[in-house]
Amino acid sequence: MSNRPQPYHHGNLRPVLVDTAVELARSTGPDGVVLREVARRAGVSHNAAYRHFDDRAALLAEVSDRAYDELERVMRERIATVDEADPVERALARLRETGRAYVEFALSEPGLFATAFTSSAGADAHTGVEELTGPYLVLNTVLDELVACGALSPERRQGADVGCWAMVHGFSELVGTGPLRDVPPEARELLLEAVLDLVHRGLVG
Amino acid sequence: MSNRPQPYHHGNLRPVLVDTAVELARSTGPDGVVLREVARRAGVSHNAAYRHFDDRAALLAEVSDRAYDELERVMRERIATVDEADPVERALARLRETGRAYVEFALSEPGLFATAFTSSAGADAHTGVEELTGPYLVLNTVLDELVACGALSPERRQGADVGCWAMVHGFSELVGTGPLRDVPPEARELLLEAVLDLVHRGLVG
DNA sequence: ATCCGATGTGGACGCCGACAACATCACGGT
DNA sequence: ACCGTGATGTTGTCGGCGTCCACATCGGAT
Repeated sequence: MSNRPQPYHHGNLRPVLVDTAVELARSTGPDGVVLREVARRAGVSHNAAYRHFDDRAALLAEVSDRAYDELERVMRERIATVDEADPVERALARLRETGRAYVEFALSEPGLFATAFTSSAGADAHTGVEELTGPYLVLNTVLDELVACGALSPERRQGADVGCWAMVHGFSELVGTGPLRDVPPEARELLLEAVLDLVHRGLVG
Repeated sequence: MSNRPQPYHHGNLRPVLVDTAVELARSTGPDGVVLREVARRAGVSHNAAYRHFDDRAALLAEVSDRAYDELERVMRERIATVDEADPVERALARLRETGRAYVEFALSEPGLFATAFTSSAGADAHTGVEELTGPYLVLNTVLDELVACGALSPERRQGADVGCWAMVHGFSELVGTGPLRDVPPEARELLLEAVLDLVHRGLVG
């Protein structure tokens, strides 16, 4: 029981703060990321975080990035599981799994999902036409595969990315925390399939 | 200049509080609905609201209902403007305007839109299969028109409501306050048309 | 060895939501 | 006519929060 009396300087505080904040966001959502609670859990006094972040919003932005990364990760992992020979069927299946992974993440990690889409301002929003990062990049890659194998005509490729994204995002919001949050799981699954079918027909139908 | 010295009892406080809170939500979103600020603007002391609402969440729920109502209103007003003779074209145009009105409301009233979808719990969520109220009811009505005139097959009617809703809702979130919030208005309009086309093809294509 | 900048602490301020005790007033039963 | 009682509004208070400030500690460059 060596009671080393907590050195004055933590030495590795910043990443610990972010990790702690991520766990807090995971369990209680963005509003649950409370500076004083993060400091408490990190075994550090309130205010310590101010040596590493301008304010609460700065920490939350970092947590948002982490959540975004995790969403991208589960999407990539999921589409990698598609085992299909025919190129067209393969690309279609990968698109479908992309959507499913997105919705499942929203439902299984509601706190992180909400935090991912809670950024204060487009500070790092690239002024260019498109900012291709994270989940949006994954989706675009899959859509390009559909074009490459001839399943999706180039003119329909225009706006298909935003269309797919909007569909799965809206479905996640409505069913996860929105007005349809009380739809039982079985019905929810059927609805998701119907929604994915709708996009399918709209793209390649 | 009769300075009537503010009678001890307001006499009509509750509706005034709700109106004030709605305006606050309109300009600053759900987090801006601060009990003490509402009381201040109503010319009443803090705590007065507690005689009419259990807590902040109760007031916010009422504001959410109001926002929901306003969304329904603009949707109804919009689809009423469709002037089209051919029944099929008319129904299709009404569906499209429904979506446009939804997105335009989200973009022009971001505070109210966010507040509408910020309900604490499904307290009044009907356990039945569907809760047909508000904007969702309007959408279902329009979709039923499509079926009635033969433009939409009954089997595709299944889940079409949630699909349309998810699409316009997701688009609103992404473009209104989400990652695509910095897309310039012209490009945004083109994207909306592409997204509406996608749904169109998915339904009747 | 010394100084200095980076990092962590303790205290304060103003804001908030919520609770409790008190003040005012309209109305109804006697 | 009177009183009292319940609804409504006020003041005071508490704990919690984000943020600013002054101070403490420590490691490394000079």
